Amino acid sequence: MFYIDVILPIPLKQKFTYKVNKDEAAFLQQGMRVAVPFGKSKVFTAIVYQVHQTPPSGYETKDIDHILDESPVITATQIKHWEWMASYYMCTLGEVIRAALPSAFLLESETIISLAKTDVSEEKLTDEEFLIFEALQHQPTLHINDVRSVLDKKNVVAVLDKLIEKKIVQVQEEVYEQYKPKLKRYVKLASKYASEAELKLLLEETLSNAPKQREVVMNLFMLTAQSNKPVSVKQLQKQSDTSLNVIKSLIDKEILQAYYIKKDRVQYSGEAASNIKKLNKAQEIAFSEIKETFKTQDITLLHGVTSSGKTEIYVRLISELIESGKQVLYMLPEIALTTQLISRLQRYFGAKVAVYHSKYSVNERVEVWNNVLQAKPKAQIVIGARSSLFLPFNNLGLVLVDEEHEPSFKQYNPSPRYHGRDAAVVLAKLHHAKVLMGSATPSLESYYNATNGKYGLVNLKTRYGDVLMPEIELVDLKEKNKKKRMKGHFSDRLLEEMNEVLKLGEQVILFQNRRGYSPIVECTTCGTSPQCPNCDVSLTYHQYKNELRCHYCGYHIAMQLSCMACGSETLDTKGFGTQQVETELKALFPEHKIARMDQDTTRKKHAHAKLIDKLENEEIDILVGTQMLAKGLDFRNISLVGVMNADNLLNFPDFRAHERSFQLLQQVSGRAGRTSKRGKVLIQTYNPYHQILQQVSTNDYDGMYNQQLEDRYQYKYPPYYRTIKITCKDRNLQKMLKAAKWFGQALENKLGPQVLGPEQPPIGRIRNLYISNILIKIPKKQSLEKTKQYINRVAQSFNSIKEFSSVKLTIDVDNH
DNA sequence: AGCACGCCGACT
DNA sequence: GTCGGCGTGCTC
Repeated sequence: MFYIDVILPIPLKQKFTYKVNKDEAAFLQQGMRVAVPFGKSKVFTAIVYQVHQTPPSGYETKDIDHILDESPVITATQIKHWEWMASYYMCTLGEVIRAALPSAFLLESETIISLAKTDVSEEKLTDEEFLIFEALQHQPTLHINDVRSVLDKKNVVAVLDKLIEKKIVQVQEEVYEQYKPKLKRYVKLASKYASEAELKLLLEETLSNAPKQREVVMNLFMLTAQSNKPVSVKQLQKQSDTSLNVIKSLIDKEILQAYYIKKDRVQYSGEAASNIKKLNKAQEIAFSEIKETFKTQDITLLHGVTSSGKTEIYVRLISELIESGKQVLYMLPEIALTTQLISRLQRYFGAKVAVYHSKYSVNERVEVWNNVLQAKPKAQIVIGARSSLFLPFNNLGLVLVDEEHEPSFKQYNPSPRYHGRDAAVVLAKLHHAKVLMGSATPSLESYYNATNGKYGLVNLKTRYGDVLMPEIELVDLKEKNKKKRMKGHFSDRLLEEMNEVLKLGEQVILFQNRRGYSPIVECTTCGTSPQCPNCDVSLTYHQYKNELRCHYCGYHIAMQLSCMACGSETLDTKGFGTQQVETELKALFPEHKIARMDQDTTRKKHAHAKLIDKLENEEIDILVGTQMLAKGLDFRNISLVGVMNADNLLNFPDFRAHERSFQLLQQVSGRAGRTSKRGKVLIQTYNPYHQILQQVSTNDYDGMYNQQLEDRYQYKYPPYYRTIKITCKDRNLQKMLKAAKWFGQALENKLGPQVLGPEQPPIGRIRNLYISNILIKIPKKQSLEKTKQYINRVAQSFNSIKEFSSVKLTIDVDNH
């Protein structure tokens, strides 16, 4: 007897064992996909973990449904990496697999409904049954979802069961291959016309009365002779300047023969056009230092100020590495993954560059996956967001983690809650590859590792083209308010500088870290503001749709005209966002072109790129935006950056708020002064003496680093301590509180004062679930492994308490 | 996670 | 009296 253990893409710890026959056992290998029956009626895609001959005890094994792959789609290294991830981030392998595989690889069965008999007396059917019956008259099969839309309700199982019972319909579970290769149609002359004589006969006799068709055949002949490459239908049509019908009739007459070739959806047609730029002196030094550190270290941090030309250094490294035939992963946060950067790399490396991120369609992702798996040259360099570290590399030589400090490298939901940078380090280790992290404002952890010799450290302090660092000025809003020097949210200083810059025809960026028009609406009579019914937050006002919206659950209602509590019409808006800044700007600078960049205006696929193009073409004078502005935009003509209000950054309730503020303000400032002229940055704030702002204004990374490090030590945060956050959620507040208290107490029994909370977060309820958090701070010298084991034990007993069974538990390791 | 089974309130 | 709500338990 032969068995396979498989991993299912569901959050269950254990593997599942299925029976296979001898041939299947000989054929199957780890990393292949199989379709297996699971539960009462479903068919799932599972990953083969191992083939063995040990019969499991305690249950009957099922047979597999069928095998989906001819060779493994997952490598052994990937399995190792994913097992590390599941264990480190305290989740199941199934969850990792769900995150890792392109969804087209994970097919699930669908229930297909078809008619079992046609002679049905309609009177015997209920209305709903009749609707389904009728729908099946028009089409042979229905999906469960079709039935849902036919009946316009969610729960359709009962109705279907009735119909099955009456033997009117039958159901069937089917698994579909979701990946469809894109096929391109080509034509060639049918083989019987291969000889010259036959061809002559064809042209002069058969087609003598069909000049158009004759012309097409001649053109095909010409095209084939010219390039000796396959001729596509489209190409032939274009060349002959005729309709598709003419070609079709030739195919029908079997004079031409159509055939198909698989075609990659994602491809770059151009050649590598540009030579790699020569590095300047500072870059050259940094480059050789990096190579030097790589002799003794596996990981190096490149601390290069904004626009110091880090990308050129990466390009040099990549070009050296790919010579050796190895693969490169260039990982960066999604917001930094711009078309500009991609086309820049493609100019250097041509078709060797593959892109992988969540905006790609499932089919495109499967193609990149397969190209990487087969180590094809066209996927030798992969550029992507954090999920690209799941790709099936087999010969990885270098991982670049750009903008290493970016919080978006960390995935919060769903599980696995991994950090892209940290997981990339482990990936590189498995491949014996080198890692280069880059940032203008490294995260404290990485800088700490670099200064303590765990990573190599290379500095790049001068900007490309010897552009000076911008001059940063802090504007005291308190004083400006007192002296009545404000126009809306603009201080006189900011307006002065803006006017000057605009007069010179240069551009301005304004940064406001909050989207929407005006976060909340408040009644000035009774003080209440409209709340989200599902979450403990006030609704925010969105001008463009004139509605109130909840950012957490998506709930929205039309803007209210009168207060819902007291009925008076004295509604006022509080706080301000990008939309309001934009509106004020339009009044202040009516003759200038103003645009806004935030989640609302960049939702469409190419909206972001269009805005950047417009800015580059100087079709925009003033751009207002959220932190989206801070990322790798190569603006040439911007001489002024304004930060509307730095305080809401600083006052964020998170131990990282100060570090983040510094990073963000530095990055935003970095947008200024790329021309020969020194750029200017104005930061409006109510606390101009805040140390972080002082450090930003003097460009004092080391000062910020040392000070923050001290705070981290004081308050027991990373890099000195590791943190694990445990969250309890439930619809019922009392139950949730009780559960959280139980969990906290159980942890405290062993871990003592390392356990903080449970504590309800500022937003205590989201999507009707009440929330409490427990934070565990683990000293570096304490075994992380053992602590996690203990947490797992507590979680296990927690789950066996019936009363708490509805409480949702999430564990977030390194929750930052 | 799904999904089925099973037990209590609001409707034909 | 049924429909359908979601608590509970199981999946090789």
